[in-house]
Amino acid sequence: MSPKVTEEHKENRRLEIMRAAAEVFKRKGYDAVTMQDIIDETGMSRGGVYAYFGSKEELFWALLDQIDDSHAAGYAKLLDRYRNAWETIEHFLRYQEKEIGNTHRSLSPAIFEFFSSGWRDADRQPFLVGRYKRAVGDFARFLRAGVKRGDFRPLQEPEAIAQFVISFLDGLSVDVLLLGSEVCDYRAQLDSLRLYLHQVLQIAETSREDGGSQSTTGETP
Amino acid sequence: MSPKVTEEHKENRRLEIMRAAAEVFKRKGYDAVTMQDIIDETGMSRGGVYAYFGSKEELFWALLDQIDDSHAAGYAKLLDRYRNAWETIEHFLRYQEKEIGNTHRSLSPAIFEFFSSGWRDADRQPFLVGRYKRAVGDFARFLRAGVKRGDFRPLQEPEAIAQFVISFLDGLSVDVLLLGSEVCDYRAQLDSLRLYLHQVLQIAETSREDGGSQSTTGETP
DNA sequence: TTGAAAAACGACATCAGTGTCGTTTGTAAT
DNA sequence: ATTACAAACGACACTGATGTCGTTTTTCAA
Repeated sequence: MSPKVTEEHKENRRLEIMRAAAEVFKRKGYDAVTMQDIIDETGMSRGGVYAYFGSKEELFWALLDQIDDSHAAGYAKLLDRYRNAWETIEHFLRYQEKEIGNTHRSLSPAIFEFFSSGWRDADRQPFLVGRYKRAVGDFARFLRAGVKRGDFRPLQEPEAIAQFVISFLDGLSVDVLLLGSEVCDYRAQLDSLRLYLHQVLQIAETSREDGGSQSTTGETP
Repeated sequence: MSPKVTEEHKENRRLEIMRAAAEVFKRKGYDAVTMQDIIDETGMSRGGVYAYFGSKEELFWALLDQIDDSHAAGYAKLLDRYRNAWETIEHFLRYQEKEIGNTHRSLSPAIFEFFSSGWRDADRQPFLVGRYKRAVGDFARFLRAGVKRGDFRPLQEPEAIAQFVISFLDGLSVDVLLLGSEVCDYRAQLDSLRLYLHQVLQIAETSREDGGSQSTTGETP
C-alpha cells in the first residue's frame, strides 16, 4: 500500500497546470478560454487536469491568490520605508508606468474580464473590494507619514487624495486595455498625475536635487 | 400580392424587441443573457425574433447605436454655449454624479461587459475609441473656449487636462460598478475632481456669486 | 519481480444554447 | 368570402463545452 507518488510531485503538477492556464488566459482572456484549451496547453489528459481543478473558475481563483500574495507585499513595500517623500512618489509613478505599459502581456485583461462579467457574483466582489481598500489604505498611510514628517502639506484629506489617485489609475488601466496605449497616451497622463500630486501636496518647487522634469506635457501657454 | 403588414408595424416590432432586450440586459448584463431570455421577455416566438435580429450581438449593437445617438448630442450640448465657465463645470460634474449614481440601473454594466470581454475583437474597439476621442475632444474644446475668454488659466495643455478628467471618470465608473457606490464614495471623489479642476484651471477664489461649497471633503488640516 | 493502489487517461453521456425550416396563422387585395 | 403571400411560430438538429467514470499505466513497497 502507501501513497504512490510524493506530495511534492503532486504540487509540481498543480503548479504546471496553473502555469499552463496562465499562459492561455494571457493569450485569450477569460471567457473565451475553455478547459480544453488549458488541457491542451498542459499536454495532459482531461481526467488528469480535472483531478486537480474542478473548473475554470477554481483554477482562476488559484491564479488570483498566487498573484495577489506576491503582489500585495511588493506594493506595500514600495510605499513603506522611504528616504525622500517625493522621490517615493516618482518611484511609485514609474512602477505604475511599467505595470500599465505591460498590461496586455499580463493576466490583467483576463482578470478584468473575470470581474467585469462577474460583478453580480457575490463571491467575486469581496476580492476586489479588498484589493481596492488595501491600495487606498497603503497610499493614504504613505501620505500621512509624509505629512507627519513635514514633506507634504496636502490640500485635502490624505484618504481623499488616495482614493482619487487609485480611481484615476484604475481608469487609466481600463482605457489602455480597451483603447490601446497609443490612443490614451498613458505616459502623458501619468505626467498629469505627477503634476496633480505635486500641487495637491504642495511640494516645494525645488525638491532636493531633482530637476524640472515633471512636465513633458507642457507648461502654461 | 403586395406586403401583408405595414412598414410601421414592422418597425414597431423591431423597437419592441429592442425594448425587451434592453430590459434583460439591464437585469443580467451581457454574457449571461441568452437569446431565449430575450425571446421570453418579448413574449414572441424564437423564429419571430430571429426574423429581426440574427444574434445577440447584432441586437446589442442596435441598442448601442440607439443610445449613442441620443447621448452624444446631449453631452456635447452640455459643454457648448455656456454663460459662466465655472458654473458649466459644476453643471458637468452634477451631470456625471447623476450618471454614475444611476450606473447599476442602466445598460452601463452590460455595455462594460460587452466591451471588456470583447476587447480583442477588432470590430468593437473603434466604437470605444470614437466615444473616448469625442469625450476628450468635447471637454478640451470647452476648456480652450474658456481660456480664450480669460476664464481659465490652465497649468497644463487643455488636451492633457481633458484626458486626465475622462480617465478619472472612467475609473470612477468602473469602481462604482465593480465595488459598489458605498465603497468608493463617488460623491466625495467628484468633489476631489472639482477641487482639482479649480486648481489646475487657476479659478479665482471668488467666482461670481458662488460661495465656498467646493470642499465637502475638508480643507487642509 | 510482483502486485496493489494511486494517478493519468480519454471516450462518453449530458447539457445549454443556437439557428433553421417546414408549418400555421393573419392580413389585405380581389 | 376567397385567396395568396408574408409574418409568426416552435420543434428540431446541431454544436461545443462540461464533468464523469471505467480502463490503463505508473509507481513504490514488499
